Amino acid sequence: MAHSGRRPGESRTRERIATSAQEAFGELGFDGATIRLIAARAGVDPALVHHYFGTKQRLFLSVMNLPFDVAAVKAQLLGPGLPGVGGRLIRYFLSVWDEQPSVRPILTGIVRSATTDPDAASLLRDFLGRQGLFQLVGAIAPDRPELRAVLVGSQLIGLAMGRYIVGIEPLASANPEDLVAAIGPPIERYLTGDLGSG
Amino acid sequence: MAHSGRRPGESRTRERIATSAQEAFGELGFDGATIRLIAARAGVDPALVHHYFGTKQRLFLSVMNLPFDVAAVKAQLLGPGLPGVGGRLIRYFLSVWDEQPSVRPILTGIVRSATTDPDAASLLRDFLGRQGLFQLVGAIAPDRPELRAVLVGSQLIGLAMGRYIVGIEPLASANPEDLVAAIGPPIERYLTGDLGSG
DNA sequence: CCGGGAATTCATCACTTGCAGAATTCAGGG
DNA sequence: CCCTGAATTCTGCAAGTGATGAATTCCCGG
Repeated sequence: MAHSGRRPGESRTRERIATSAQEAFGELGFDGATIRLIAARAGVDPALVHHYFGTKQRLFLSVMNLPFDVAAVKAQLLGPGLPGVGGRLIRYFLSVWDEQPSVRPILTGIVRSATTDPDAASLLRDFLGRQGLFQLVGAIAPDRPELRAVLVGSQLIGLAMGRYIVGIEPLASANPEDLVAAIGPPIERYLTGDLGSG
Repeated sequence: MAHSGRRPGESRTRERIATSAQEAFGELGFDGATIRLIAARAGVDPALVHHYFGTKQRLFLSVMNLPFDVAAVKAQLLGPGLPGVGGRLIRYFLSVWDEQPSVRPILTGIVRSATTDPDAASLLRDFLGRQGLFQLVGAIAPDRPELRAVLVGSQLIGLAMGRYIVGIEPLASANPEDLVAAIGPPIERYLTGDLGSG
């Protein structure tokens, strides 16, 4: 049989598997994305996926990590001062989803899988907790930063679910700046306002 | 073989399958809940599930409908007048999740499946759209009711995801009244406030 | 030029899944 | 008392799942 064995020339196979896995996890979630489908989209034998990444769980974790620079985001959001930080946070959040085609499958993959898979749920918790949002909020609000972080996080998750995952109109096709104007102030209240009374 | 054939006496088999399916869909989502597992928990042969409900999709749709009386909820929330309606909505929402053990698996089932299954996503859209939340909001806000409904819906979905599905602390174990105080005012702004500027 | 290690494919295993059909047993009406 | 129809179980199929192991082919350092 002439088709087996190593291929001549350089091969970006590992990376092609990685991006194929990102896209498949993003569209279908952890359970829906099969290793055979990932391999087929990468134009590769399924056994190669195991060869490079081991188990399916390890493939998911290897491929679903967000390249976020918390310090840079913090500077960008807090640079102009505290007022308006809610709107800037929403604008930044929307810009990541709308304009960064490389991170979007990662985000959708995590959210799509988090409702079912414990590992993905842990990733999502980390993103909103110590590793992510909490660092932002901690720099802004000294009073009850954990609660403020999860309040902001809940609104962000709901926005992502409605606009990008489930596709609820008119949220899915709303103008970004309209959303900034509508959701920014509540976010700012979560960040800097009084949480005790209306 | 002596174990086949009809059983004597009355049999609530269909209902036991239904509640078993609700619980399984609620814990595991549409894909995770297998027909064999649903049948096993109901103490019943898997073929009976097909006998009563046909395909798995039909079982899901038969069992995942919310018994919500929109008019009653509307009266309860708007009875005391418009002010404070945001807090009352959150309080009602939390009470359904926290205190109604029969509807909770339905809610978690819909949310857990909506990220992956188109039918479940459609159920969720209906719940926030014409069939559900929109009717509430339409009675309150004549100005841009669709946008207001999905804004409220996004915050409710995020709250459910964080508190009940993914389990993000301190949201998951927060005092309900603290959440009413924190999230009520933003909800009320979505319902009655000015959406154009901060 | 040759030999070890990496890349690639094939074949397959052990399971699980949704679903269908035949066979068996009970209930209730004529 | 029979007979139609409903309830229940068994068996099994066809497809798909993650994962493994052997075999083949190429690259590259000695």
